[in-house]
Amino acid sequence: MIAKVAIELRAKPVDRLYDYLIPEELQVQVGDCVEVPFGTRVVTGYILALESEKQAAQRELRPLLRLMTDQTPSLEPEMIEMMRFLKDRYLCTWGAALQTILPPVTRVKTSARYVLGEFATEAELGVALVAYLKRYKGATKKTLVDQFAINKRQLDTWLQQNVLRLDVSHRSRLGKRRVIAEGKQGEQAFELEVPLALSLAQEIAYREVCKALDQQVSQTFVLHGVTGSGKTEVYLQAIEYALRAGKTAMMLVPEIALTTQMMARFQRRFGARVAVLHSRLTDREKYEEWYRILRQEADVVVGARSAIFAPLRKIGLIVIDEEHEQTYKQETEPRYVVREVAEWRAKYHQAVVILGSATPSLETMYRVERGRYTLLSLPQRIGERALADVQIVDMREEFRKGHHSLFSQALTHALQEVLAKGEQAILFLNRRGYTTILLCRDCGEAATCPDCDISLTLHKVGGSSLLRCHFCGHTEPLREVCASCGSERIRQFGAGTQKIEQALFEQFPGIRVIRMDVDTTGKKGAHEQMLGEFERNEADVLLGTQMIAKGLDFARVTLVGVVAADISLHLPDFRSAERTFQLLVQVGGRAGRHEMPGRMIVQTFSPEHYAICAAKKQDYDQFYQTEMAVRKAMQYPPYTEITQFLIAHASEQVAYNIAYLLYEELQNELFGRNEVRILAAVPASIPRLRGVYRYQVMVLYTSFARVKEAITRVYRKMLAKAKSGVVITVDVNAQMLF
DNA sequence: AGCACGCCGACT
DNA sequence: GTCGGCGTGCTC
Repeated sequence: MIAKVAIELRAKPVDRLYDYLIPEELQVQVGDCVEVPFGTRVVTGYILALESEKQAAQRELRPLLRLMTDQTPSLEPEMIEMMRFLKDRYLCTWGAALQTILPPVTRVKTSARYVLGEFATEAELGVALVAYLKRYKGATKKTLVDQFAINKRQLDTWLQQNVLRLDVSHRSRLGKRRVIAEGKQGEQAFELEVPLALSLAQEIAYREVCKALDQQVSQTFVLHGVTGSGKTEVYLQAIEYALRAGKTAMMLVPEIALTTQMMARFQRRFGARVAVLHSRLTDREKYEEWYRILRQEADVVVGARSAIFAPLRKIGLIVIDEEHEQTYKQETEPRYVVREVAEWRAKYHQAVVILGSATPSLETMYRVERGRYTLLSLPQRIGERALADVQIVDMREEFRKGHHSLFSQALTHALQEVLAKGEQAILFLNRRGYTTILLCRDCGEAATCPDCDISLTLHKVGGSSLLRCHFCGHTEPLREVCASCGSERIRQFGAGTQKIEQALFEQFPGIRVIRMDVDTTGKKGAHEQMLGEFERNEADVLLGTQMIAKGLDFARVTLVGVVAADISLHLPDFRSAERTFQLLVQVGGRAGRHEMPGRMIVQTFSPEHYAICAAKKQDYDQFYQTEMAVRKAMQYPPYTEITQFLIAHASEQVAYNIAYLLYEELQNELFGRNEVRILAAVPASIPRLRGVYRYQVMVLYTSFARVKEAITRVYRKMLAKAKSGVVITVDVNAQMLF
């Protein structure tokens, strides 16, 4: 027999399965982790299939070296199938698929060290080197070459003479003894709470899901519920129903920050059988939780995107909350869409998927329309509380009246009222930093990043002003004069959260503000701490970016202010209207969730835009109809799907040439197919990033199945053709096009 | 990705 | 002549 092995390397040139002979004394099975020779190296991988020898390649095969099953778990059949799915759908490497479905700690670390050989002498090696090798139990090749100035020929000679010996060792990152750990929790006690009474709408939704769970046929529901309508309670009771039937369940939230409160709620309901998984856990935490699930000590998983790969068995229900969020798309390889992986797993387990949202993505609602998904609605807030009253402020009008403040009169008055009553407000601005554009009034040059083609953002750090690139992190001091003409007349545009914070202090003396953005929540736990302070009424205003838009629930918040709705509206992406509408509904949902009624004030320069108008009325259906007409006219998603190729190289000419070649190849492959559109090679939305030029080619199609082979062939061909230094990536079902 | 091989310029 | 630079090619 021979073993087909997926190697634990992500590199594209080695992305294939390798065949190895199985030594007779080894008892191997599909899924086992093995150590194999690989060129001059030794690496680890997983057996994905076993084949009889006669099917094997013509070439001479090398035998695999040993089994690693004492150090790392074997892959279950579903995991192997899931890797194939990831590879097939998102065109990722085996290595990337492998790393995605396994927690990082199970990866086996290989280290090669040069140690003293049988014939080592101080005369030959020198006193210093012998001392070093003794003290540090060998040295890496890099150390020998760099620090001891030993050339490669000398190294080879010493190896041949057995003056030095190459010692290759492999161990999983937590050490052998820890790996197959026993449950260590004292299983702390949880005070369990009982399910809440359901409203009629909740009851109907719950029963529909239960019926599907009973039928054990994979099915997808869309739970369309306005903010505050009690979607979570439906999830909880449906999960409880699945657990009672002996199944397991998964609850996904769009952001890591939201796992904390969701986890608390789940533990109050289900106790210690809940596990949490997300990418910001430490390796040790990930490992503990992952094994708890694998050992079936936990049968409910709460987590962010990556939790979709939790090693649950017998899955009954997968819930994706706020399913419209872009965070459910992984933006590095493998570029998966969580909803698609969830549906794949649901099909595998004959399980049910619930996609919950107040503003379902157009893709999702279109599937409802086509009969692929079943719609469940929660049209009212719990306790019949009213949705926030929305007021749109036309900022052009404000300017005309001579009000140049960042806060309109309406927002100013509303804030004063909140302060007077001792209530709380949330201010939303999707832009961090102080100001985003520095423009010279004399020559018109803007301050841009030397390595990326984007404007630098002004940040105030301590007492000083810094210019920072939000893509690569490049930082430089703020200069008093224009870099290109020397003029001192520099104008700042585009207020960010820092500037809003300052304006609040200036206009509302004594105001207590908590600012939450990437710059203030860097430290672990900062998030929870700030939200805790706001909850305890230690601040009047919570000011922040995207991260405060969703999930938060504060009883005293009666006012939500959107400082500039136009930012997201004018991003160069066809989904910008959809994102704006979603964001406004989401942010508005933060106000008046309890006894006190809420209101929202939206400042904009485009009050007549349909996304803003629909948000004012909180009318999903109106927005859906209008936007779908636009999408249909343009043949954009959900009527089509987009796959984006990105070609990057230090030379703009090379990047363009390769991109053009790729475009031509696609044209050849897809010639005459009228359900496919190929968009010409153009600079990517960030044309230069960290000094590298980027070009993109996009393909729009109605059925991936019908273009998959062509796209895969072209991608492979271009990877093979492209010289070193050219980076080609592919993003199937791309979500972020700017 | 690594790692080895191989073909040219800068030195003891 | 030797050393070492990194372009090219391969890994079952």
